[in-house]
Order: sequence, then structure tokens, then C-alpha cells
Amino acid sequence: MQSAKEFVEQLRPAGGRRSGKRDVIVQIFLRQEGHLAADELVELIRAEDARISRATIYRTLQWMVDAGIAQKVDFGEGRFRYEHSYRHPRHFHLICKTCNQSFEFLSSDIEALIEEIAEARRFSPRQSVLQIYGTCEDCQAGRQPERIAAPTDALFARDALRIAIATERSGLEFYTRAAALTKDARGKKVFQRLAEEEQEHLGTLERRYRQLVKADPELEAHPTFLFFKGAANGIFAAGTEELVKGVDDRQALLIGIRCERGSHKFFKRYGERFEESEGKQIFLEFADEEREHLDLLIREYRSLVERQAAGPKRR
Amino acid sequence: MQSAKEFVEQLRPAGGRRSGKRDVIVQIFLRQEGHLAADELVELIRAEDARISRATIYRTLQWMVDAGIAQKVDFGEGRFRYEHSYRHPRHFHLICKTCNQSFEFLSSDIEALIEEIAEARRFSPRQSVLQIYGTCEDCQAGRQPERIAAPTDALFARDALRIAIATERSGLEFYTRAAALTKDARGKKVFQRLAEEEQEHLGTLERRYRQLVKADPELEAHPTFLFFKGAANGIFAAGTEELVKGVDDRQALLIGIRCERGSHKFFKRYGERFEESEGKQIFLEFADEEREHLDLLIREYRSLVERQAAGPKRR
DNA sequence: ATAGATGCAAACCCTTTGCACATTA
DNA sequence: TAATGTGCAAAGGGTTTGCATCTAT
Repeated sequence: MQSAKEFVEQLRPAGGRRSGKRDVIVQIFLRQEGHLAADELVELIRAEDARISRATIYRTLQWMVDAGIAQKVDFGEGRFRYEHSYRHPRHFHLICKTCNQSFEFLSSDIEALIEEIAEARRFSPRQSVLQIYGTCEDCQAGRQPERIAAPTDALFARDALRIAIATERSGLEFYTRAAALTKDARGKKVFQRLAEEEQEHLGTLERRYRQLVKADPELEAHPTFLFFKGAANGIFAAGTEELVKGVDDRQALLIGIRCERGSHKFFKRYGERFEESEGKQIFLEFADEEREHLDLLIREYRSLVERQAAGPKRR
Repeated sequence: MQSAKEFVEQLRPAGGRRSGKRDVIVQIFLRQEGHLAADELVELIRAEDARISRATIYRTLQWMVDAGIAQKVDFGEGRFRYEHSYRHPRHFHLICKTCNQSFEFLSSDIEALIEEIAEARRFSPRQSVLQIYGTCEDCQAGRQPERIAAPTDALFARDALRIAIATERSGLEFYTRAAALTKDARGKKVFQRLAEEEQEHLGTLERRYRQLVKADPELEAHPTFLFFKGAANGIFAAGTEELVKGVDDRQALLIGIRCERGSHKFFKRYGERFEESEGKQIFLEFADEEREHLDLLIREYRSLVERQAAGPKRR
């Protein structure tokens, strides 16, 4: 796993000089979690150590943004806040206007929609900001809001596993149906084999999930961090729908190919977004698996087409 | 249709006094489209007329926000912008960092997801901000970006009709399938009748759409303003999927009820959000229609249950 | 030696405010 | 006349900058 130091080292821009003060600022900044206003960082640094001027801190923040170490965010407070990018994927925010706390979440569905919309408008998106302003659970109840810890690796792994499991289930259903509906003996066998594989993987994933929860029984009580619906399992669900409306063997294989391709792409892309972590691992492993299925289906489709082309002559 | 003057009149807070200068500011502000920074408004007012002080303009902007006439938005520029709420539903933004233009869009899908996420986190949302930063089509091509006009009523009507048509199509498919699958004679007839109605409405909507496009042939060239996918037609699509996997008559009716309820709710809620306009009209008419179907299905379901309760005795 | 980093204070931008004066109900 | 709106200038918060001074390479 990459350390914070390596992370900074790697991003340090060429031509820049090493400076003790800047290092201090960066290190203190990276130690924090959440969204720091410049002034809060000034306080932290005053407390910690040196006589570092406000200007240097502002300049270092700008430097970190340029280097990709930090991100400047605007919660509409009339000042900017900064969050670091180290082990911290792009995300969205729920912002409580009462206690001023902010809560992060991911949503592959919303990301997919944003991409579609940008595409439709021929807009090339660089960065998206989604902030939901309102009142958090604690403030609604009039309770003293407790500081929520930032989402951990384990939490991310939990949600990654949930997505993978849901997708696997949906894939299993797809292949089971496909096997039942396919007439071609060889095609049927392929679908059966894939269904069996999905079943097996499903078992593996569920075991892994239970293990994770066992290691931290509190884990399941945490609210969802990574939201998903359509983007992952919707791919197979749509395929199943088409299947069930009636298709021939060739179409069934094509639908399977489309599903696996979509699924592979989703898991690969999503996995690549994250820093080293169990969740990333899960996504990438899953992507590989889908890739194998995809290859198998493509081979099978080619074979079927060949046999069909040869077939009529014999008839 | 409500005029801008009535709009302000209606929202003018009690206890406030009429003031010529404030009126001037409000009128000039409402004449603009897009997102004005306070300073830009000051310029506009300087040019137009009076010797009105900066402070008054700031105070009036605050007054408009409190009254619900304007909305303060933050594009992360370090200053606020204001957009008026008159004939201007809640929307999201694509913001070009090159030409600094911003483009609006609606997405019922994203709104639905936001609500789900807030719900899951027990967060009570008041306002959501979604900004996609990047580069617009013109700037990507190195062209001089042309000022895009704000979406018109006709554009909104076009997209409302597209959603209604897509939903209608999906409903038609659902009822056609349901009619084919239903064994109970009376139930079959109900589904057939609904399918016929959907067919007829579909014709009406398509005629209306053609009319709209005929009135303004440019209309179809405009990019999508109201994005939708799941929220509207996905409701029936999911129903069809269930149907096709095999259900009995009673379940079929229940699925129909669920679909119509979802669809009714969606169109009603979405329609209610807008100022008087053809698009609003379309949504509300559609909601009414779905309501009728819903009632019919519920009556039919009750009847079926009764007959089934009576049936076994006769057997 | 020289480009780059730092400190200090002043400048900056956008916005709000105190206070005297003008207006409206 | 009492409450509200306006103008002016000053203050305010957050951020950036000019310039002299250091400090790494």
C-alpha cells in the first residue's frame, strides 16, 4: 500500500524545491480528515509547531491543489475548504446546515447519469460537484450531533462486496434463464457452465462478506457509503428482460456479451478510481472474472455463427 | 398565465413597504436570464437608470432571496450569483470553465436518486446543487462560444411530451403482454381496454408532439433539457419484466397497480414543480390519466379477489 | 548564482453594517 | 410618527500580492 509520503513524492511537481515548512504544512494537512477551511489549517499549524505565516499556508494550499494533492471545495459558506486526495476517491456530499457537518457518499448511478448527460450535451466534464443541503439525522431529532468518522477501507470493501454480490446474483439469474432457453446444445452448455461459475463466485463473495463483518461486527450498522442500483446489476437485469421476451440462441449470446462487457467495464473503471484498498481489489478481481466470461461468450458466439453458416448447406 | 409582476406581488412579504428603487431593481433582475453576480446587476442598473447604491442592490438581492423571488447560487467562484425563480424550476448546471457560460438541465433520474440517498442516510434534504464543470462543445472545438438562450416553454413541453410518450409506450407494452398472459376473462378484458386506451393516448401525444415541432421546426435541434430514463418509463419496464417471468392474474393486476401508482406519483409531483406552462399541463393531464387507470385496476383487483373467494366453494 | 520559498503588510474582492437621512403607510 | 428603505463610507472576512529577505540546488 502506498504511504502518504510516497503519495506526495509522486505528485511533487518538477522544478519545485524542497522546503521544510511546506513539508510540515502538507503533512499536517494530510493527517486531517474531512474538509478544512484555510483558517482551520492555520490554527492547526500554529498549535503544532512553527511560526509559519498565513500567506505561506495559502500558497501551499494552492500548490497542493495544483499538484493534485488537495481539492478545493465550496460549500457555499463564503470561503473555501480543502480536502486531500490521498486515499480519497471523488465523492459527493450531504451537508447539514444546522451542525455544518458534511457526510460523504459515492453513487455510481449518479456518476453514470452525469456522464450520459454531459455526452448528450457534448460537454466534456472534468469534475462534478453534488451537494445535498438539509438537516442530518441527529439535528432533526434535536440530539447533539456526534462527529461521524470518515468512511474507512472496511466500509468501502463492504459496499464493494455488496455491489459485486448483487451483480453476481443478477448474472446468475441471467445465465440460468439463458441456459433454459437456449436450444443449441453447445450454447446451452456454455450458459450452464457460466451459471455454475457465477454460483461459485457468489459463494466466495458471500463468504468474504461474512468474514469482513465478523472482523468488525459494527460494520453492518454503518449507513451505505457507496450507492448503486442500475449501473452494476441493472446491466444483467435488462439482459434478463430481453431474454425472457423471447430471443434465439444467437441473440442470447449477444445479450450475454453486452452484459458482460458492460459489467466488466463498470467494475474496471470503478476499481481503478480508488487508492490501494480491499474494495479496489474486489472490484478489479471482479472485472477480471467478467473479462473471462466475456471472452468465453465471444468465442462461443463465433463458433455458433460458423456452425450456422455451415449448417444450411447440409440441410 | 402568471405575469412577472403578479409573481412578485404574490410573494411580496407582509409588512414590507413599496419602494420605487426596489421595484426598479427587481424588474431589471427579472428581465435577465441566467445567473447574475451582484456586481453584474449593479452594472446593469447603473446603465439603465438610477443612481442606486451598491448597498441597496445587495439588500434587495437578499430581500428577493427571502421572498423566494431569487435564489442564491454558488459556482465556486468565490462570489455568489443569483437566478430568479420566476418560471424557472429547480435545475442543475453544466459550467464551462473556458467561456464561463452555464447551461441548465433537469434530470428526474438524478432527483430520484438524490432522494433515495438522503432517505437511506435519514437526511432531510432541502436543496440540492449539482454542477458539472468542464468544457462546452464550442470551446472544445475552439469556436467562439455562442450565447445559448435559456430553455423556453416550448423546449420544456417538447421534453415533457417525450417523457409522456416513452411512458405511454412502455405502458402499452405492459398491458398488451398482461392481456395476453391473463387467464381470467374479465381481467383479460380490463387489460385489453387499458392497452387500447394507451394506444389512443399515444396517438394523441404523438400528434401533439408533431404539432409542437411544426410550430417551431428548430425545436428538435435543441439539446435535451429534461433528462429522464428510469424514473418515468422504468416503472412499467420493471413491471413488464416481472410479468414476463411468469405470474398469475392476481399478481398481474397488483403489478399494474404498482406501475400506475408510481407513474401517477411521478407525473403529478413533477408537474407540480413548474410554473404555468404547456409542459406542466402535459404532466398533470398525464397524471390524471394514470390515476383513472389506477382506480380501474384497483376495482378490478377487488372484484377478482371476491370472485376467487367465492369460487372455491363452487368447485 | 539563481530560481524558488517565506514573511510581512498592504491590497483586493465581495459583502455587510452603522448611521444619518429620506420615504412610505 | 413610526417603521421601513436608502446612501455613504467604513468595516469585515477571506484571500491574494508586492517586495525585501531567505534558502535550496
